[in-house]
Formats: sequence, structure tokens, C-alpha cells
Amino acid sequence: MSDSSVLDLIQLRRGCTYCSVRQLCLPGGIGSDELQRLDQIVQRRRPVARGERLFRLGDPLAAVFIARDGAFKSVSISEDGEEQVLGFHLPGELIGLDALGSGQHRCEGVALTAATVCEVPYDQLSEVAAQVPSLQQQLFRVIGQSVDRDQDHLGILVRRQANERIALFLHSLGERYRNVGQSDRLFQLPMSREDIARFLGLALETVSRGFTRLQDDGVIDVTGRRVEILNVAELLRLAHGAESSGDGKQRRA
Amino acid sequence: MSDSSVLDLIQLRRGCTYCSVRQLCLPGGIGSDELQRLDQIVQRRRPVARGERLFRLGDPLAAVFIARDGAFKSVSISEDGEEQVLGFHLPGELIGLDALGSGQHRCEGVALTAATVCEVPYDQLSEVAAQVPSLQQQLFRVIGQSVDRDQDHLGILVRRQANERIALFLHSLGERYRNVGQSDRLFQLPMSREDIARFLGLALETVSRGFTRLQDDGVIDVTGRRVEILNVAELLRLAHGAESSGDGKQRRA
DNA sequence: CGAATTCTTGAGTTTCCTCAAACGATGTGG
DNA sequence: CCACATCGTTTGAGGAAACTCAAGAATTCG
Repeated sequence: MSDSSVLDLIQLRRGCTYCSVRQLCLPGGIGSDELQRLDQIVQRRRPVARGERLFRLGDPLAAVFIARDGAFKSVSISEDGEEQVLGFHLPGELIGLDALGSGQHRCEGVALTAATVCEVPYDQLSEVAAQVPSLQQQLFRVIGQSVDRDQDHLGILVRRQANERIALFLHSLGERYRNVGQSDRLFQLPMSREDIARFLGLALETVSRGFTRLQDDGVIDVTGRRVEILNVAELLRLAHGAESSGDGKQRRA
Repeated sequence: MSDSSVLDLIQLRRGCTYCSVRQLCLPGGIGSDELQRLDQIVQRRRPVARGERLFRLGDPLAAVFIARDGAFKSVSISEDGEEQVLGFHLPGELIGLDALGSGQHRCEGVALTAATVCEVPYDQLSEVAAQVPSLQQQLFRVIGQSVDRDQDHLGILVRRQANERIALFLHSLGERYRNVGQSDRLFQLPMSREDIARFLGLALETVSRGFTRLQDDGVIDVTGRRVEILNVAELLRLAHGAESSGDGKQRRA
């Protein structure tokens, strides 16, 4: 076996074909020919340090990113300098779509942990999409899903009270971890209480109190950033406006 | 001049080429050949009665709509039956993009006034987009702009107090009316106080009180749904967290 | 192991929500 | 054309939720 064929194999294994998050970043899948074309333009598995920014406010749209390991947040900076967290990005999710409308980024993409990303130059992506209809379809789909997440986010913020928002947040985070093949009951939060607060539209103290309350009610177990969901059903009940059941102790269905 | 050529001319004038909202629904413009292809698939100027729904929750994605006259709202229904207003749509804006992610509508498109819409069957649109790269580009752009509006909406909801939200809302509405060629100082609200409340994440009484407050401060003049913005600068100041200036009377810069 | 960050908890205050009632516009039938 | 019903809006009073400020625990990190 020649050196080059070994290299080819390694290349292939590192490419989209064998990517563990492929079903996520390209739901529905596309043909292998199309996949090869995509492979050619994807910059693979770049490591990113915690706190590093993939792009900044006002940067021209150069590429979209796909989280592979680790977690990211999208934050917008309001005129008074306040940070707003627009979303969190787990493996398989696209980052940087915010620049699609104006050609410039309206927010910053920040790594919450050490992470790796794939990077797809935008002009090449749209070129390939124009030539490969199924990829165009997939793209509309993926963008649409990011819109869906934004609307879910809106749903959390509009007229829900603090405890509901927090329960909803923890539940949906669990769901997303499950999609990535991790446990949906026990996970490590990649973001600070402050990030959560700025995502949920609350004060960070309110988030902290909410966690404590859920713990007192036996719904979750939380120490720092380690979260274990003990009672999913109850968490969901609370997320949809149910009163937390009077006595401050655990309660079995 | 034959009958058929007269008809052709009328057809043409009623088509996208002469459409008053073309720059809005297709910003940046596309070539005239492409425009003709688009013309062929667009159902033009259908009248819609107030309260009529363009699509309902769960409907499969069949078409996207472009508001021509009148105004629409997108509302999602939460599991407890509460309505949430996700957005308002003025002439030139696309309606129905919420189904892009899942293929099913996640919200309902409701006419707030008597209105007219253009309707574009989705499968034909994506087919033409696949063949006409510049249209694909425009589509990404337009979808991106709708994402931008969602993010602006998030920005309003996250950690802003009631008066700021209301000021921001009125200001941005003025801006949008200006884009449509109407006055940005004096307009008729197409939506009820309740709709505004469900959009801003407030109680409807709070919206009403906010309006009254702005009127007392001489910033706007409001009677029912007629709104006149008297002091844009002050409105903007209030929108960005400024205290309303003590004395309950008008104040000149 | 100590410094620095992040998180929790407490006390007091503000904002905004809820409930309730009056007011105004709009449209319908007598 | 007017009386009346209906819907949308305004206004008031009281209370609850969440914010701010502040200080003390716990974790993380060098």
C-alpha cells in the first residue's frame, strides 16, 4: 500500500463522509458525489481555544462554521454595550448564519469551551449549492431550523415567568445533548449563570435562585456547572406553567 | 393593436416587473430574464379579508407569501392555547418562511387588515432558484433578513423594560413604514393593543399605559390606532434606556 | 495554596401584572 | 336616527414577581 493511498484514507476518514455530526449538519443526507464536492471546500476540524471568537460584530460574511466538539454562543452587543446571548451552539449546529441578510455579522461567535469547528467559505458554499440542487435544499432546511430555534427562544421570553424559562432551558438542553449522542440527564453546562441569564432575559441571581429551587424540589441535582435531571416529567410540568408542588421535598409520580 | 397584446401589457404591468414592492421582496434586484421566469410562477395580487389566515399551524409548506397591501401577523399557539405574536408583516415582506425548517408551518399567518398578497408555490420557487443562481442568492438574502428581524425582536424582549420596548416598537414601525414609502411620523396601527402586548411580552394594560405616558411626555400623539410621532429623537432616547424627563410636559431639545 | 472568578443567599425596592371598572368607538336592529 | 350591544381601550388599586445592591460561600485556576 502506497503512502498516498494511506493518506487518502486518512483524509477520507477525517472528511464529511465519516463525520459524526453529519446527520446533524446535513439532515436528510445527500448523495456521495455531492458529499465529495462539499468535502473539497470544507476546512476541517480547526481547534478553537476557549473564549476565542470565530467572527466579530461587523465582520463581512466570509464563512459559516459547524461546531464539532465543544460549545459556542452567539452574542450581540447592544448600543449601550450590554451583551445579549442570542443562542448556544452544540456539535452539529451551524454558526454564523446571522450575516446572511446583510452580508455582515450582527453578532459574535464565541467559544465557551475548548472546541473544534469545520469552516465552509461562504462564496464557495453558495456556488456549490447553485450547482447541486439537493445541497441547496439542505441549506434552506438547515437555515430554517436555525429560524425555528430563534422562534423557540422567543417563545421562552414572551410572557413566561422565571422558573418556567429555566425549566424549559434545562429540558431543551437535555434534548439537544441527546441528539448529539450524550446523556440527556447528566451533563456539564458549558456556559456561566450570567450567559444563561442573558439568554433567558433574567438577572443572574434569578437564574441561580431558580436552580436552587429546582434542586430543593428534587427535580434536578446541581453543583456548579454539573447538572443532573432527576425528574424529567416534573421538569416539563414546571416548564409549562405548573406550580411547583408545595412541600420543599422530592416528590414521586 | 390586437386584443392579445393589450392583455399582455396589462399582464406585464401587473407582474413583478412593475411591482411597487419589488425592491423590497427582491432587494438588490435580478435580471429581467430571471424576473420573467419568476413572473410565471407567482400568483398575483390575491385579495385577503381581515382576519383570514394564509396558513394554519401544522399546514405543510405549500407556498410563501409576499404582502402587497395591508398588514399581517405571524402567531404561534403555545400548548396552553396562548397566542404569541412572532412578527408583523408590512408590504414587501415575506410570510411563511417559518415552515422552511420542518416542512410544516409552526405558526399561523393572519391578515390584520383587508390586504392583498402574492403567492409563490414553494416547490416551483426552489426549482427556479436552483436554475437561477442570482435568485438563489436573493432568497438566502431575504431569508437572512427575516432572521435579522427575529433577532431584533429578541433584542427587544431580553432585559428591556416596558417603556423601552414600546418606544423601540413605535420607532421601528415608523422606519418600516418609511421603507414602504409611507410617512414614518404619522400612521395607523394595523394591530390591536393586545397584539402589541403579545409581541412585546407585556400585558395589554402595560402597553396602553406606555402609550399614555409617551403622550403625556409630548413624544407622541395617539388616539386609538392613529399614532403621530412628535419627537423622534426623544423616542429614540427612551428606546435606549433613558429616563423620561421628569416634568410631565413636552420638552424641546 | 492563595487569588480570582463564579455562584449562592439575603433584604429591600421597583416594576409590572392581575383584577376590576369605566369609557369610547363602532355597528346593528328597532 | 337613536338606543343598545359589543369590542377595544384607558385608568385605578393592590399585590406578586423579579430586580438591585450587598455580602458571603464555593470553584477554578495559576
